[in-house]
Amino acid sequence: MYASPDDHLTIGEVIRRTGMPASALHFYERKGLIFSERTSGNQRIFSRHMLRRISLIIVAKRLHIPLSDVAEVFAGLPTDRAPTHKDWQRVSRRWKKQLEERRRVIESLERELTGCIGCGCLSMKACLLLNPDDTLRGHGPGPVRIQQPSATP
Amino acid sequence: MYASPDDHLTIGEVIRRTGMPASALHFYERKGLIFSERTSGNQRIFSRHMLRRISLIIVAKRLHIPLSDVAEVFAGLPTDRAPTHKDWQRVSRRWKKQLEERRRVIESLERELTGCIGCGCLSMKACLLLNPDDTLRGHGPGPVRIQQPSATP
DNA sequence: GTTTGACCTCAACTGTGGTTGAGCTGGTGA
DNA sequence: TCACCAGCTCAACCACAGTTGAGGTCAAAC
Repeated sequence: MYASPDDHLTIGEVIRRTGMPASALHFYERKGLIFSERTSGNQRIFSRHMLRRISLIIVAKRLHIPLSDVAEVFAGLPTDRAPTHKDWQRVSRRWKKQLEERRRVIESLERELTGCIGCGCLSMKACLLLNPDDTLRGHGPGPVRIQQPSATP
Repeated sequence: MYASPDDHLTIGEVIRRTGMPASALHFYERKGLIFSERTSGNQRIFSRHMLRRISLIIVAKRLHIPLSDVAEVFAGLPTDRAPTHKDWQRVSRRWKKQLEERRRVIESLERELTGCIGCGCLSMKACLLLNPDDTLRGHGPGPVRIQQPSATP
């Protein structure tokens, strides 16, 4: 096995330390999220600080942050050394904002749904749950309203 | 054009009333979520109450409820008539519970992330954000801890 | 009778986040 | 020197929720 110096790791060591399967590491490398040098025999050698990037990917996965966003974040991070504590704070605050935003969307959907449980009209014209942006309202005449089973609107 | 009676709609009419593209309606039919009869010329004829099912699909989409869950819900719904108000209440309460559950998950992630913003260790062994189920802890000896940039552990 | 628009099927493709397997090479211990 | 694990590339495949396009048919209007 390649005897890697202290700050250079084989892919096997990275797998053992991060729990990421090789297929995922290959995938992230193809996507440009992580980098490696190669030995004379074409085997990957990762800098130790690459573990930090992989940790950030793992966190992003848990938060359901898409890799495209991770790539954006990584674009503002140094490639030649580990991100600092300040870098991490910037990233984590960004992701926290996204969590907050997602929570707000869910809360507002919960409110809408609560309002609609008692109603149940599901009218294409009037129901905010079906037509949140009012896109159909005023789209010309015609029977766009879905009728109640027993009542005429 | 096929002159459909009051409670039978061509796919074009369904598209105009629901805003769903034909490709999606075809897709939902293939998945068994909606049904249609056919004219002698093999063109689809939808019962008017099928609009209700489509409305439910639209709501589910907004709530990010997967179609597999919609299929489960539809399995408990009558196919020969529109779902009743009671049916709708059952469904909407079910989906509201799922929203609540998602919100709780996000809230707990928010708490974790808030705790980790100040920390930033991202240690594979100690960080709950990276290792929520303690899966790596006690996995034998060896340097599993990701080191801080300046300090030795 | 012809043109036009609505509709049909089927196969292939999109993006996201990877996994799986085949077939090959690298590096090391006995 | 041989076995054997580690690692390599490349292509194909998974789920999900549809979309797109080709090539053909149906129905209505002129």
